[in-house]
Amino acid sequence: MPELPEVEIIANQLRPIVEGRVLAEMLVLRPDYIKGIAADHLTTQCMGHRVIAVRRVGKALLLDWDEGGSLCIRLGMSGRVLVEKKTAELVKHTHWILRFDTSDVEIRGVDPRRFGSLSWIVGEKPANMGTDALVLKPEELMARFSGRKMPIHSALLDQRILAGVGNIYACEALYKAQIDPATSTGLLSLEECCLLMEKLHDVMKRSIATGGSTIADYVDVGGNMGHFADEHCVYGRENQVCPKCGGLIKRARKGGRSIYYCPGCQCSGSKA
DNA sequence: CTTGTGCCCTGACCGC
DNA sequence: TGCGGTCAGGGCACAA
Repeated sequence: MPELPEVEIIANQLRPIVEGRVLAEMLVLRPDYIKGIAADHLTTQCMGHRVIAVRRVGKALLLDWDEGGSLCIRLGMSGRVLVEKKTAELVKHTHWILRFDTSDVEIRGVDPRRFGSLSWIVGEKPANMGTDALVLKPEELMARFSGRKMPIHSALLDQRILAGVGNIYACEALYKAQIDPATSTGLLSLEECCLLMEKLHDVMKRSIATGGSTIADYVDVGGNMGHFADEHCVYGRENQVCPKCGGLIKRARKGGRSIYYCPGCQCSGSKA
């Protein structure tokens, strides 16, 4: 599942391939994958324009065009962005293709579950998206938390509060910061917010360095898996031994999501 | 305003 | 070998 680190890797790989190039062809094989704008209108907006920047904000991948506006690529759960030879066979669930001038490869969007989307945005970031998780300062995080009762695990997943964190990095950072996932955000001290942001940065930077977390679907633009999942301490490790305290990692269900945590390390002290 | 729930969707996996 | 059930969850609409 692509979260901030995985999208960052894709953006970095895409940048040298598409930046400065003019879009010569855009194929939308599945018009309902386009959100908030008609598919043919989106195509019109992009065609013939030059990509001046490839950006990542939160979990969104943005292609900025020379005459304004951006193509917003969201990968959802199972989305992939692949760079392939134009002659390569299309894999199942390919929903869109971008072809640039003077290039022998094309960019393809593949997404079996179709939780991702293509859209058109104007401005720095999509509407309702909070500050990027690698940019947000602990003081700002604390300000957004104050007076609220939402559990910290849910808050970290709320893209309006901070953008880019999904379940994997929320669980890992809370574990590293030794914070109970059920803690009400309003009860967190500035010290805890600082520690949490520090650990969030640590795990996400480390993930970027090791190629991201491949659980089931994520691969980079060349189809390569990432290796950060090998370093997960709690995510996907229910009933395994915690390396820090020797207790067992637990999994709690909340809504449709699994929260992985170590009761010994994260629940002994403060509680909500 | 806040917080919680259910839905969209496919493929992998599990037990029979 | 197949077949039904369960699970994964980002982002959004909607309920309380």
